[in-house]
Amino acid sequence: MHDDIGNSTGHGSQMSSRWEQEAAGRIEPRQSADQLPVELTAAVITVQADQPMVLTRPLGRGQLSGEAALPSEHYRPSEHDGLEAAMRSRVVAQTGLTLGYLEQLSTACDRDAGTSSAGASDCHLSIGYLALMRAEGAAKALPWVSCYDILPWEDWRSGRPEILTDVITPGLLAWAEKTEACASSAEQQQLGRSALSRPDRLRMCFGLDGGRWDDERVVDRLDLLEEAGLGQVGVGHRMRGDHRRILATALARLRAKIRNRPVVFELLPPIFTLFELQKTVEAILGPHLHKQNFRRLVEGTGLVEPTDEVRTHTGGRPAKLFRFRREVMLERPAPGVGVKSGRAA
Amino acid sequence: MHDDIGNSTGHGSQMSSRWEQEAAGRIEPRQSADQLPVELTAAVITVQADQPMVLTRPLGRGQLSGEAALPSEHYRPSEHDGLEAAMRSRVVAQTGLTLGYLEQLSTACDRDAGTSSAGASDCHLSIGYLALMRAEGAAKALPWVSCYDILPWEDWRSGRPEILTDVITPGLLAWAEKTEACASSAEQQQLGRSALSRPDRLRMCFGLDGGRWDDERVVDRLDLLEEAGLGQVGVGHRMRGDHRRILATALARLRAKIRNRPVVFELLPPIFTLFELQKTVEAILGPHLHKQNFRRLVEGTGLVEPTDEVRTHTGGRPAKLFRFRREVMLERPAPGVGVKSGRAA
DNA sequence: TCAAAAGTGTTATCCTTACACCCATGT
DNA sequence: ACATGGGTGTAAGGATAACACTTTTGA
Repeated sequence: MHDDIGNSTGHGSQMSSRWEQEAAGRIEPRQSADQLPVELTAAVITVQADQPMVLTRPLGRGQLSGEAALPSEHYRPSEHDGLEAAMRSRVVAQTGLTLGYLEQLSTACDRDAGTSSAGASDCHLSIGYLALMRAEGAAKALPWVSCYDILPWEDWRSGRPEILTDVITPGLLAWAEKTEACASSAEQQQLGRSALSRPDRLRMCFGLDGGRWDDERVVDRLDLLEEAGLGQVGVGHRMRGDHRRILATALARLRAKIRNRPVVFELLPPIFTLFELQKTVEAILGPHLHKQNFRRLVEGTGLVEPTDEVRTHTGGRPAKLFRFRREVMLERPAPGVGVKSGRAA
Repeated sequence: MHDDIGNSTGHGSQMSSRWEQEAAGRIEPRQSADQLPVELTAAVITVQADQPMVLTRPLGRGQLSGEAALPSEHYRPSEHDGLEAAMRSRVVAQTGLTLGYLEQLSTACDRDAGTSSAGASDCHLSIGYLALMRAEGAAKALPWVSCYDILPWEDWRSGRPEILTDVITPGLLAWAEKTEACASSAEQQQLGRSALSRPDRLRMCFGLDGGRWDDERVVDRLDLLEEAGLGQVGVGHRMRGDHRRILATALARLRAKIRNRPVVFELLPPIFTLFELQKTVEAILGPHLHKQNFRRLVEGTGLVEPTDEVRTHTGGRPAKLFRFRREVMLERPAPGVGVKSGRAA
């Protein structure tokens, strides 16, 4: 149908490139030097005692104890039946527990800043995953670390984090004054527009100067901090390679997802009180919907249904226990905790 | 900090696995047979004459003309500076035009159902991309194909597509009656719940039996059709490998994205009428917001601003021309065409 | 003159937000 | 008694959806 369009117009010069010759079956794709090792890395997240926790890799005896890492492994197609299956079996191997939700994040080509295992290749493919696990199953003995130890400026549950006011904001302002424009963040390239000025980027990412703090810009903020040389301020755990960025991506995706898919319930026991549900949502998102409106919202949308049971020792009046109402997924297009984003910064 | 947790508890048996030994630096990761060729595939989308079009690969002279393909290429780290750069230069090579928006979709490990180029390896990594391009620049001579030629049941602009009523629904109903349960869709595994019954899956994906048609479940629908053996009904173009699924993923992502990021403007000329904007949105989403409310919505949110210019020959009264108001991105957390999803099926 | 699209205005309804207030339990 | 969380009600405000109607062009 389109057989002869390729070389019929003025684009002929650009189009007689290698791939077109491949398409025409004239050359075999070179594969020898063009194969890459693939590394799967997971941010396994749970909520324990109202804290969002991420599973780290237990440090080997020969390693520096200052640098944490997410569980990761080389993907071997011969051993595994697909990427997801490999990821699952890998987490099972570490925790002895099964995984609920598993979602792929993004893939990057990492030039090896190889600390250990300085192999032959200088480049590998890194695929990040977000995984969710219930606290009940998540053995306490595993090396869980609070997500907000690694990304402390993301925790707004007790109001604006001090580290933002005390360290980050001044640092960023100083950086913004140094040079204007010429930036190159991911979103800028994506939207193909002229570069944003540094102050504008601060406004967009950190809500400075009257802007709003957007929950979901976790990655943008991390990137901007790294660019400004503030990557390591107030961070309890250094992380290996791009693992910190994978965690940021995971948190961003989780925050987005919790709003329109019922993924919170992957973090909760099958039976819970509405307050527990709220605390779990807040652990992920921050203190948005502080009021009892949360209850109406969540009951009104048919996301949960009451059980006959009651929990005592709540600190107050006994609470009705609820369960996730699976049927919503058949009823509504985007069933999730419909909480708005964007708060004053 | 966590140095000795790994082998301190009851999980010791599971945890003395290969990866832990790697972590401890005892074994080098094997790389020889565990490297994979990487293929980048893009769904380059534009809107021409109110039709969403996807760029295909011009067919080589030696190839079957019945099977279309998306532009794709082997990634060679030695030649390219990162995945995105490779993707961009690849599209530039075919079209001679630059690309606006580029976003990574998902990565899969494809067992080679190798039609051509039966190489040595039996498995490769496939990374999909969504790219957007303005119609003005998109040379007409290139082999654009309507997205709805490939996924015809997704086009609801003239009401419920006939193919749904005539072919797909009866086919699916017959399939649903054959066997119950035992399904294994992606979302099911993700949410870790018991399998949905076939009728429930039909209800969720295709809005049968009183359910709603969810715009964004493009991939679920394609998967379900394939599973039901209806993958090829009414399809104008067969596509190679997983390219059809990549297009479905791209359309799903674009539909989601258009609602909360100003990506529509990547498909429009810098200056446009509100009607053109609406037609473009409808080309992607379907006929949701049919009324003049669309104007209020889009003006009210500050997404566009009027220019002094006017377009005549619109078929009616001359229309004011608008431009995208870049500043919204600094003002609002999720600036996009805030159109609700979910219509009666 | 008519069709087609641009543009203005109004109203009903729903959803969110905020506030106020009572209930039941453990300490 | 009182602090803490559970639970109910209602009223104000904004956003959306639906409708009706006028204006301006090209054919």
